[in-house]
This record gives sequence, C-alpha cells and structure tokens, in this order.
Amino acid sequence: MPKNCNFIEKLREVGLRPTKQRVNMCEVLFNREKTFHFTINDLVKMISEKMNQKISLATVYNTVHAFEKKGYLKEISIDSHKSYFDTNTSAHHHFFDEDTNELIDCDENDIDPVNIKKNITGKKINSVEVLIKVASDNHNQK
Amino acid sequence: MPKNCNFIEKLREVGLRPTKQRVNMCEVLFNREKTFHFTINDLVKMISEKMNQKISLATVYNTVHAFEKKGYLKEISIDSHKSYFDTNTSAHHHFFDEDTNELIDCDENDIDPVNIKKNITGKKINSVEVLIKVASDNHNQK
DNA sequence: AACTACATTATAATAATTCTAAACTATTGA
DNA sequence: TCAATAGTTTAGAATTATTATAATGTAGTT
Ligand SMILES: [Mn+2]
Ligand SMILES: [Mn+2]
Ligand SMILES: [Zn+2]
Ligand SMILES: [Zn+2]
Repeated sequence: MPKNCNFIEKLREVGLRPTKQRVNMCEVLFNREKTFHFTINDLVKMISEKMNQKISLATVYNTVHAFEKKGYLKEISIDSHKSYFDTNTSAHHHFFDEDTNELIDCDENDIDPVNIKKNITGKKINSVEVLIKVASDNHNQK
Repeated sequence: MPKNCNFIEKLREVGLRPTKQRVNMCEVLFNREKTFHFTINDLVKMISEKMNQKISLATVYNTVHAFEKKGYLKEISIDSHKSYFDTNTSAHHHFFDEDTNELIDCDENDIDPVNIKKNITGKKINSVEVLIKVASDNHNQK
C-alpha cells in the first residue's frame, strides 16, 4: 500500500472501527514500500517501538485476526510451531531459508504455475501454496 | 513397510536402541498396508489402545522426533497450530480438506512436477511441498 | 450528553511442546 | 554372567503460543 493511506477510511470500508490501536497497527503494517512477513511477537515489538507505548498482546492477536478475516493479512504455515503472517495477500509462494528462518516471497518468474490434474471429488480448491525449503549449499540437512 | 518387519533390526540399523516403547511404536506406525497421517495425540491414543498400556507423552514426542531424524517419519505443516506427521516419507504433496481437517496424499498423477526457475542464490533446495486446501463446493470460505 | 455496541486490557486459562532429574534398561566387555 | 555405562523412559514441572474472561474504555449514534 502507498504512503499516506487514509487508514481510518480503509478500516471503515471493511466494517472495522478505526480505533487508535487499529490505526497504529495499520501504520506499522501497511505504511511502507514493501510487503513483509512477521510473527505476532515481532509485531508487538514493532508497534511498541514505533508508537512508543504499550499494546496488549490480546489486542494484537485480535486485530491481526480481524485483519486476516478482512483480507488485509494472510497466515503462512511453516514447519515451525509459530504462525507467520504476510502483508502480501495475493496468491504467491514462498522460499523458507532454514539457515536464517526467513520467509521470502517467490517472484512470479521464479516458479511455473502449479498444474493440478485431479482434485478430490466434490471439493473446490481454495488455495495452492508451494513452500520451498532452502539452506546453504554446504553439508546442511534439516 | 510390509508386515512382519523385524523392527528390532530396523531400529538397530539406524542406531536407535530397540526399546519396548520404540518397537511398539513401530508396530503401530509401520506394520500396516497404507501410510497415514497423525498428530501426536492421535498416536498416544493409538499406542495406548493397541498395546493396552500407558505410554508417557514425553516418550512419544521423543520417539517421534527420533524417527523423524532417522527418516522414518516426516512432519507436515498446515495452517493449524498442530503438527501432523506422515509415515509416507517420500517426497509428495497434500490436499487438506478444510471441512474435515483431513490431510490426504496427492497421487503422482494428481499434480505435475513443480518447476522452479530461479532459486535463492547460494542456497540448495531441500524440499518442495505443495499444499492444496479444498472445501466442499458450497459457499465455504476459510 | 447519553446510550449502545464494540474494543481493549490485564490477567487467567488452555494447549502444545520441551525440560528436568530420577528411575530404568539395553549394550558392552571384563 | 554381571557390573559399568550410555542411552531411555517417566511423571511432573516449565515454557510458549494462543485464547477466554470480565471489567473498563471508546467510537458511533441520537
Ligand atoms: Mn492462527
Ligand atoms: Mn515439531
Ligand atoms: Zn509472502
Ligand atoms: Zn502424506
């Protein structure tokens, strides 16, 4: 999202009350050039630092889930026991760097579209996600 | 794995002591026709029932991780806060039925090989996993 | 301003997982 | 054969992530 979005408007549009906490979170999450990945704990720290005031952990959970439900955020699953969230809500794939535990977006050009030839009968495909685990070229095995 | 494997031998081969608990777990996990997916809690129940005696939760965790390290099991990540494990350790992809929370193996023929055109520089690809989330054809959205 | 619905908060509760340290067991080799 | 040793199991405590609770606060409406 571009700079100087009117987050109050944006929140109203999707039916979320523009409370101080939610607007703050919008600033931290969306008022930047590039999308990024974060954990809840990352986010709590970012908000506390940027806004220079405390925010309740429960509020961060609630608000992140509110944003997720409204399509502002996506949850990404990795072989870890943490939830990662993504401000890039378009359908895309990921590299996961096992050396650094970093989640990296695949570019459109990095990977060909996944071709599913046969689906489960009577079911609709809701999403297709590819996770490519990488590590340094050495003798590194997970 | 076929029936009547000598699990004691198998465990020794990979350097795991064939303790009573490990052999029991092998029976439950591998002495069957088809591979399957399970959570730790599933497994504790299965072992307790089949062996008709208690097993410590910590032992199940330890042993599952020991098996995972030795390549007997694979961990599968889903957008849930539970770990699923898989007795099918070959490289394969999954459907996840969001109606039933069931994890289903993709068949070789269900999906074309994933073509990665550009990898992260200096990194080796350790795994490529596709997760296809499906739900009943109705007005079901996650 | 007052009312109402919704949101935030601190804190407690729950759930999954890991840690601890004592008791136990498989393996080795005298 | 049997003690020594290294590795394993166990119950329970600790840790971590997440969710629930219920009191307090705030946004939107009249
Ligand atoms: Mn979640
Ligand atoms: Mn795990
Ligand atoms: Zn992403
Ligand atoms: Zn599988």
